[in-house]
Amino acid sequence: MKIATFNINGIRSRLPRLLEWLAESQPDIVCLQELKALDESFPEGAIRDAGYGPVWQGQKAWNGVAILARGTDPIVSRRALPGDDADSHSRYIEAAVDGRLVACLYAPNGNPQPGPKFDYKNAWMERLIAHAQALLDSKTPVILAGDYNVVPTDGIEDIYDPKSWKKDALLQPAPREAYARLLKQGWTDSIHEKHPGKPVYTFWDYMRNRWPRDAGLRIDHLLLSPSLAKDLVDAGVDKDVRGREGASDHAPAWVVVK
DNA sequence: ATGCCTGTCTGGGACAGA
Repeated sequence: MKIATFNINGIRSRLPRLLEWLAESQPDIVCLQELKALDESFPEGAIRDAGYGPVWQGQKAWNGVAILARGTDPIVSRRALPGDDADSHSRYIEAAVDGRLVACLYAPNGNPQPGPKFDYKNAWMERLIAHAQALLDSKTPVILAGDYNVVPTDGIEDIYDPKSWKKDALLQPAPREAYARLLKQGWTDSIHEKHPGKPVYTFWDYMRNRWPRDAGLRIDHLLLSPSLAKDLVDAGVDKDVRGREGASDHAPAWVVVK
């Protein structure tokens, strides 16, 4: 069972790249972020033709998340992260697939910091932590996958060089502490688990020649609940996808469980 | 301190991303 997460940065403009990667990588479950499309603009037909049952939560111009399951339709359990009914961003969708619960998340970027966007990022992480604990308490096998917009540490496994990112929201103590606290609940960061100390970046900025220089960040994470983590087989990043014509600024990250 | 690059909503330039 291969489960992937991919911030596609616009599903309409990225559709050919997405379909190409689905055919090559053959993931069983896919979490997508940054659809940048209204619900009615989601390319359901093309996704179904590729063999996947989709569920999605769209939004005009920004955000938007989806879960795809090969050969089956995910059963949606949530379309928003609990804890703030006034939050209108489409950043969370959760569904049951073959006895597992799949949570697809797109955490706020939080720049510029300090400021209201950074406050929103931190509050969103607290809501995620609260809901993640409830998911653990349910004893269901759960995967929390998506774009966390957090570089966990300054280590080479998480960032090429923190120097020019020191003031960025993705590296600040508060979101890092929140991510660490999330892990401490009992989640396994599967990419980190399988590649300790090795660069396993998932994002390379379009600007400043960062892809050719391999100046990447690790911000897309796949967290496994204890009952899934014991079945962890492998994890990785389809890095070559980032180097293609018309690529997203993120590469797909994936995990294989028994 | 800002732009760099890209997608979206628009139909030219602003906003958001990270």
